[in-house]
Amino acid sequence: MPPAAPAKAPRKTAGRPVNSTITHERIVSVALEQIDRVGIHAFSLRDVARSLDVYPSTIYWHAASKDALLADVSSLVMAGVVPPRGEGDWRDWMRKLFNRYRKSIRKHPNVAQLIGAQLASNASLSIALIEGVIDALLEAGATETNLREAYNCVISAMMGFMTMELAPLPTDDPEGWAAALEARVRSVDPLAHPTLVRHLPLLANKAFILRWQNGSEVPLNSSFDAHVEIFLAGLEAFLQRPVGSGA
Amino acid sequence: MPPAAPAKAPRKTAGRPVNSTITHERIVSVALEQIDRVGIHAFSLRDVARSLDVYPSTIYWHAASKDALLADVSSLVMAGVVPPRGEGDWRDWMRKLFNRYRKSIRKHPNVAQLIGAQLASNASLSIALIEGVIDALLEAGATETNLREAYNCVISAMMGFMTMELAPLPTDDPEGWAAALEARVRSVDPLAHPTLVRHLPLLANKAFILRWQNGSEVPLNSSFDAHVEIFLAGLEAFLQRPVGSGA
DNA sequence: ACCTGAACACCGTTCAAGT
DNA sequence: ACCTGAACACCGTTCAAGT
Repeated sequence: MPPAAPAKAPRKTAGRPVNSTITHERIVSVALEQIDRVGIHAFSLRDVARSLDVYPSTIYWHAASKDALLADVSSLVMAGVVPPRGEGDWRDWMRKLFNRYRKSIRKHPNVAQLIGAQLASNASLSIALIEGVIDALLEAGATETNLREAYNCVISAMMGFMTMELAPLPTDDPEGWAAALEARVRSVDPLAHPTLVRHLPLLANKAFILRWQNGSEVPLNSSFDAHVEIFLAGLEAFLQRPVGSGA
Repeated sequence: MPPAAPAKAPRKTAGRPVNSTITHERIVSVALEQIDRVGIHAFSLRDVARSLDVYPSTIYWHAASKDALLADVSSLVMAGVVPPRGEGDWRDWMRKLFNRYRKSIRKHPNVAQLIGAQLASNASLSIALIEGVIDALLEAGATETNLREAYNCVISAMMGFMTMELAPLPTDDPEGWAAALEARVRSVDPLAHPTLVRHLPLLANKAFILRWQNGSEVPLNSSFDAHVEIFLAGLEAFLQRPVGSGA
């Protein structure tokens, strides 16, 4: 039987539910809570079942598989990120899109890799996103010869940075690993790598590969802002460029 | 006992190895082969042990944990991606870096997410990468007020796109899922989403969210090239921009 | 030093059986 | 229709014991 069930146990025999609300939405919601707490790696269906005080097999009545459930979790987190067409030009709309994506994902940092791995392959509710990006790109002057490339770059720019910013650190022995990396970083030979050592104070724990805390503890706000501006400036140059290579 | 062991079984009693070559490197190499075949999701230490015809616990003499082993696998794949300082300006060096990273990772597509999730937090052999990027940025005119931001953008641009391009599709029922997505994509209402439908032929199976095969089957070459050019143009604009916001 | 062999505490998923 | 209860085929990791 499912362990724990500390006090209340309203019903423990098979049959249709009396007043239980084991809906699909509740399962997704509990799954998201678990992921927020323990991360994607340690997340398990059996924990979800325990939280709901049901058997693991119950989950399978409401969800097809673990992967399907995770897809629904990422859809839930993505809900509402796509800005309305509203006023403002395509630059404003894209800036808004990027910032809203960041805000949504920062509420559930552990879902970042899920989205990177699943939105890339899952259409769920994101038709609004696709159409919004296409419209913005057409407004920016995209043509048949560069629309696909520009579209792919927008999607990857939106998600790529944050996937990395929120990439999980080694879970086993967290502060031991942090101390080891910090020591190793601080003991780099100044003669062999002078520029690295000189700029270490600027980068330590605030730059990829050189950090021992991830983006949910040490956000990379200014870098994300730079990322957005770099992308928008580069995109405009790309779309205004003379014809030539397109395939 | 470990199953299979079809024909040869040179030694099956405990003790020091007679002539076995169960080195750390061989374990990492076999692990990479497994990942290439079955993907990160289905990869297991026990399979590696089976391939080497040893008990799972043997792995733990040569590696600290599964995560540590995976870190070594990604280091192996990353070996040799950092270009030498050589001739050419910082733009050439960075273009080379991006393209060599792409070439290396395309040989082992399933490792892409590993790198995205681990290089972001693991220093392994990548001091050459860090120093190379810093040097290139200084040559490009980066200063104390924007070096960190530019550095983070370079690293995320290098890995972000390919992490998405090679993101795994649902593994269970692959062609069933592909058919379902394709059908759903082709049945979008033209009245509700006119621009999407109009540009569908251009995007179908060649654009994020709208594809049913991932980057190892349908590469996004021209989009990656666009991504690199967009980033380089945007980066130059960012570095040449007047002082102002930097924190 | 390096491996066997067994055990521990988990997984996702399936399926008959209940009500 | 919706859940129990048990089972199947796995995992990563630990640890005593062998040589």
